[in-house]
Amino acid sequence: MSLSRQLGPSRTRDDGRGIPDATVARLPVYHRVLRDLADDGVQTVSSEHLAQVCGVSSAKLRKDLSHLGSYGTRGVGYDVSFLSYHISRELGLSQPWGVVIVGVGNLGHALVSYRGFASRGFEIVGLLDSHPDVVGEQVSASGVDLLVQPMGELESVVRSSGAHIGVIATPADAAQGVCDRLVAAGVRSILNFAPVVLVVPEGVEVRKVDLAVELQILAFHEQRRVDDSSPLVQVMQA
Amino acid sequence: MSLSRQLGPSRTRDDGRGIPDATVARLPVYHRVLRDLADDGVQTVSSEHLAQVCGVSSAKLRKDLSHLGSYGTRGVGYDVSFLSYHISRELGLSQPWGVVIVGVGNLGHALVSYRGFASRGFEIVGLLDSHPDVVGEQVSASGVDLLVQPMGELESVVRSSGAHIGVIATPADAAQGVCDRLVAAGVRSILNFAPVVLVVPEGVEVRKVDLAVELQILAFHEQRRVDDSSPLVQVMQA
DNA sequence: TAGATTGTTAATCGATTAACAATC
DNA sequence: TAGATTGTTAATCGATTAACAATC
Repeated sequence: MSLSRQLGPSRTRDDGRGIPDATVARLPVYHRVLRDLADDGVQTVSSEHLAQVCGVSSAKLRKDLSHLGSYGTRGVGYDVSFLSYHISRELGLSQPWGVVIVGVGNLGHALVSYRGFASRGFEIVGLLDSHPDVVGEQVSASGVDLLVQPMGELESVVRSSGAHIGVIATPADAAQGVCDRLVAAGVRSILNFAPVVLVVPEGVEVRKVDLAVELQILAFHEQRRVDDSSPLVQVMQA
Repeated sequence: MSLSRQLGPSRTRDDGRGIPDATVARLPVYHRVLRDLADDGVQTVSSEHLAQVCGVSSAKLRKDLSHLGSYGTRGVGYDVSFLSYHISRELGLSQPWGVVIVGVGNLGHALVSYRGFASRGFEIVGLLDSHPDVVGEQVSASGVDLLVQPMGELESVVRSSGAHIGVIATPADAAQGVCDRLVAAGVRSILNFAPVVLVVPEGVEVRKVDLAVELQILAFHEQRRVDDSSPLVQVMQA
């Protein structure tokens, strides 16, 4: 990773590699805010202002952007659409990615009806469920109608659609099996909503969204607040 | 936070304060896996085994647990239910937390039907929506029936229920307004599913779950894989 | 030129890791 | 006692921050 540094300072873009994970995780936020600004007709934005809207410090923002290259103008700021374009390019949003959603319960439906998909170049190319009541249902995803297909079709749907991303929205006990089949069918990017630690071969990227984890982190801090108003700690406030 | 360090090394539990954020974020995973193990009748587990199931290194696991105290036995491992109890205590799960969900669309319904709520001591104490079609609907959350109430009732629902956590599952443009009202009503822990950076006063804890962000991070890595199979980089593989 | 703002540096902070002494 | 496994240490790594030189 840092090998590329040795190639000399001639390149501006940090070699296209070696963008820190923490930076990558923030780029989508910058990108969305920049698009909002563009929609509002804003042409130029300073790191100070953009950072404030994104909820980060301006130092962090500039550091993050410096990994992509030098897309600002000293004394002026950043051209909103120019920067937006370069972030989307870096994130790989300039090409569309096919998404297969496995599990079309309430959560699956919520994901399908989520407008943020299409607007960012993601296209739902397949819906799968094991429940007979759901299979065959017609669901409309950003204008396109999709038919929920039976689980047996998973491999054929992935292969025929060339889907790149698999979303697991099944109950916990089905998740690992679905994951295995997605991976076997060639999917190497998985978004997992089931509260399970998925086991995957090297090279497969899994991201997990776990409602219970988020709530428990909140509970931890909430408890701290309660503790902090207890007598023992009030000493420190004096 | 690190002030408490100065009080001396007499305490084992890292002072009850100062547990690193990264550790806190992993505790819920350890806790869930421990409960699963307990359900399977497992009595004792080594850091090596537990870590493997949780998808972390054993060094990281032991380091994390060391912040809570010394709940293992050298040469033996950890007593599953003993450790489980102490983690749940640390996370504040030994007391129930009331949760208000604002926005009862597909996502809101998915959250309500999520079994992980009640099983971890969270209790849904209020459902709110602005849409006339949804208001008045009866929704069943882990056995208890709840009525979706109009947004105007937000303050009274929060106050009468003593809710501690607010979940925002509204469209993006309504999120900040809902957030402001929740905070004004006394809620200091917010879980936000809307793709907006919420502005909150100091002391309010916000966690954000953003589907689009997760997908875009996956897309970034997916693009990298494609790049890596391009001719220019193949040189490095030789 | 003067004012503004970027891109980069260097210091600090926090998290991860490997190794091992302590101890069951 | 011998084997196993924890809890802790110290080294490393990565991320954050503040400050400022470069430059529009």
